[in-house]
Amino acid sequence: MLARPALSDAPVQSAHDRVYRGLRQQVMLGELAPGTALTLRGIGTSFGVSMTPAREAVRRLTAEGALTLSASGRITTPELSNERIEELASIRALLEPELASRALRRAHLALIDRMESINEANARAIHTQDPVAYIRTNLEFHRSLYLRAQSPAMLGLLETVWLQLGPTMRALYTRLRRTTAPPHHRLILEALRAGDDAALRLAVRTDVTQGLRHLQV
Amino acid sequence: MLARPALSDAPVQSAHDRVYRGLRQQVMLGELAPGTALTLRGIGTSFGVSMTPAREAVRRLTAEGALTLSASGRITTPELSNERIEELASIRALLEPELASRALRRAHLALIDRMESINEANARAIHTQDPVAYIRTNLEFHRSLYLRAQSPAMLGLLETVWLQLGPTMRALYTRLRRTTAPPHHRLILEALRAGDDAALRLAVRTDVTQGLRHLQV
DNA sequence: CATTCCGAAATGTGATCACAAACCGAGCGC
DNA sequence: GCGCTCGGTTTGTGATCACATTTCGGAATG
Repeated sequence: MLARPALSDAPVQSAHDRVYRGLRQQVMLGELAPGTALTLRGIGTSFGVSMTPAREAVRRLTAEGALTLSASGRITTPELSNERIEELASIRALLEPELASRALRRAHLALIDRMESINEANARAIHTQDPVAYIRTNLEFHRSLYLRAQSPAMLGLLETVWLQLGPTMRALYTRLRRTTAPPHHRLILEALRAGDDAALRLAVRTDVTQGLRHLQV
Repeated sequence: MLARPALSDAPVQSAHDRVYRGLRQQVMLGELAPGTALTLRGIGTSFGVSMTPAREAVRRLTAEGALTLSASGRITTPELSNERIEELASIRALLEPELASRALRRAHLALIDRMESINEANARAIHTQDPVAYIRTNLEFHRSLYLRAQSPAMLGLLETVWLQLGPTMRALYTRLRRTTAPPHHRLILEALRAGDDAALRLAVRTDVTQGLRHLQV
């Protein structure tokens, strides 16, 4: 079908992996509203593959909480209850300060500069009212820091939490209608520059909980 | 046999779900040594199904970290590096005290009694040198407490950590050759009876880290 | 005796098909 | 007008097949 030169770092992408990555990104970035229905045949044709790879990708994403299967096997993006949102937020509040703290020692100036530029892109996304770009830059801001923690398992767990929150994040964003950048990003950057572990943990924690705590579906 | 209320309890067991549950239990309880090779056809025939449900179960378990796929797609149980074991242990040390603390308010006397009887079964498993029974009762001890936390997402994350540690736990057990029950289980029970949150968190944390911290592959 | 090479066996991948269950809307009865 | 039923259509599930790739043991070679 479509031959594509691999410009990314992944050398060979099996069909189910392409589907997995594509769907995962759509879910994590909030391109799909909560409760959106998907079908194996629809996914397959939209990615140019048969049902088999689509099924494997869905099974994988369901295991990660990115998708929900009804009792009869129908596929939807998750619709989270308020309790579930609270719980996922508290998991973020548990994991992210720990990851930030672990990254603190290894956070060189180049990283902080890069986070600063990501944060500017984040502010632009807010200004242009682009929810997907806002979510993407926000996650990139956090992930670029946590990558330095050298804790792949913990980061992996956190990403599944982000995945579960993806569709809801989009819904929350449109409800919130931000006009100004999240203030805690600046605090995070300042704590990083100062090398202040306690301040960093606190800034990350409040940044994580602030967005999710009191605006719920 | 004890009922095992996991995060998803479907009354109808489709073929791939039976395979998933079966393999998951084998991995989590340490019935498979690290690096054990599996094949789709082998799994299929051993569960009396074709390759298709076996593939879905493997994909699901791989997403949870219970199995590892080589670059060419071969299926093995994970062989963890020392750093990975350390990291998973620290994740347990992060999640389990939180779950215990959340369960503390709801831990009635009936629960504590049940945990005590599970702990006795755990001691018997040590006495009879039964690694699988030891791992199972140990996990049951913790899970029966954490279920009271009413935090399904957090418990789900923790179970994927247990899954990843399953094969290694077995290897560690045979290396350790315990002859006496883990002392911290008593401390956990005492803290529960006293309603002492700080003591409970500490007891759980040390129980979790003690077994994994200093005996590595 | 160790190393390399080759081919048969094994293995994962993706496509296709048959089938039962679920879903949904039109039509009917009340 | 409203609820229920019934039919066609959609959808997930599992089996089977063809095929490319990997794996691995043994033979050939030095």
